Amino acid sequence: MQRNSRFAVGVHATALALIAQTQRKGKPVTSNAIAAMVGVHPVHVRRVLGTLREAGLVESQPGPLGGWELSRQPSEISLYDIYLALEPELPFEMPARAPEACCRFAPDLPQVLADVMDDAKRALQQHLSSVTLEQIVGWQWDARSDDTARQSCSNLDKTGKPSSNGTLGIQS
Amino acid sequence: MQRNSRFAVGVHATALALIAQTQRKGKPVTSNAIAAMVGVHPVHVRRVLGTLREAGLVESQPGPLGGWELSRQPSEISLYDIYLALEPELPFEMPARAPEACCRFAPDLPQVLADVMDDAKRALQQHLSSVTLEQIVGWQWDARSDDTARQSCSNLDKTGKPSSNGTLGIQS
DNA sequence: AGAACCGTAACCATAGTAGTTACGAATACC
DNA sequence: GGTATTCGTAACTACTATGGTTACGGTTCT
Repeated sequence: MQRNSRFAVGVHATALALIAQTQRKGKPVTSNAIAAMVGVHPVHVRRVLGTLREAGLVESQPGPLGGWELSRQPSEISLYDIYLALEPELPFEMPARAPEACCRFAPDLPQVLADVMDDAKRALQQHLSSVTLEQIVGWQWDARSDDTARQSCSNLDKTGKPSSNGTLGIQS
Repeated sequence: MQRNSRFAVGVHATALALIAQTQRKGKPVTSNAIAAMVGVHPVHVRRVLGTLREAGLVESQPGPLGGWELSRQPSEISLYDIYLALEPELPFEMPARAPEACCRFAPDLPQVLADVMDDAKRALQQHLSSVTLEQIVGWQWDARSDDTARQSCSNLDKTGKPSSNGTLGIQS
C-alpha cells in the first residue's frame, strides 16, 4: 500500500483494455484480469476505472462477456485526461493561506510562489497531454517484437480471484 | 492540514531567508517569523528547514541573534534541489511489482509504463531545475515595485508564538 | 436457473502529515 | 553567572488518504 497509485493503475488498466480490444475482439478485459496483471485488488480496479468511466474515457459491460473497453479512440486519450479524471489537482498546489499572514517584509511573495507553482503544473500538464494511450501501446508492440518466447498464462480471467487466496501474493 | 506541504513550505521559507539576508543584514529570520508568514507551526518549519540543512542548502544559528540563512548562493539553489531534499521521490513513480504478474498478454507493458513515467519525471525535473531562488526573489522585487503602501507588522519574530494562543488563527 | 461479470457500500489497517507539548543545548546580553 | 532567545528533537496526538477485504445487489450470457 501507500503512495497514491491511482494514476499508475489507471494508465496500466486502460492500456490493457486497449490491448485486449485489438487482441481478442469482442472479449473485453475483466477487473480480475486487470487486477492480477497490475497487482492490486479487483475492487480497486473497479473503483479507478469507475472514475474513468464517469470521465467518459472507458465503458463497462456486466455479464459473462463483460469487462472494460475504451470509449474513445486511443489517440484521443492522453495521460493528462487520465490524471485529471483520477486526481483532484496536479501536484505543486500552494496551500490556501490567510492573506494577512504575510507582511511588509515580502507582501508579494505568496503571489509569486503561486505563479511559480502554476508554471510547474503547466509544464507537467503539457508533457502529460503529449502522450496518448495509442503511443504507449504502440511502444509496447515495438518492445514485444524483440521478445523471445514467453510462458503462457492460461485462463487469465480466473487469476486473482479474491476468494482463491485473498492476498494475490502481494506484499506491502 | 493535509496535502503534503513540505515543498511549498521549504520554498517559501528559503525565499524568506534570502529576503531577510538582503533586507536586514546580520539578523536571520527565525522559525517563528517564518511560521507566522507561511501559516504553519514553528516546529514544522524547523523540521522542514532541518531537512534542507542536511542537504546543505541552509544553515541555522541558535541564540537571540539566531535564525536561518542560505548556505549557498541563491542562484545555486533550484526548486529541484529543494524538492529532492524534502521528498523521497518525484511523483509518477510506478509502484514496485512482482514481475510474474504480467503475462503473454502484454509482457513488456510494465517496462514501457516505467519509461513513460520516467519521461514525466524528467520533464518535471527539468522545469524545477530551471527555477532558482534568486529568480523567485527577483520576481518578488519586481512585483513589489508596483505596490502601494502596506500595513506594518512590527516585531515579527514574536508573532506566532505557540504559547500565545496555540492556533495562530489557522483554520484547517 | 446459474454463472460471470460489474457497482457499491461498509469496514478496517496502515501510514503520512502536521499540530502540540516538552525539554535540552547553544548563544547573546546584562 | 543568570536569563532570555533561539534552534534541535523526541513524543504524542488528531486527522486524513489509501487501498485491501467482505458483502450484497444488479446485469447479462448460456
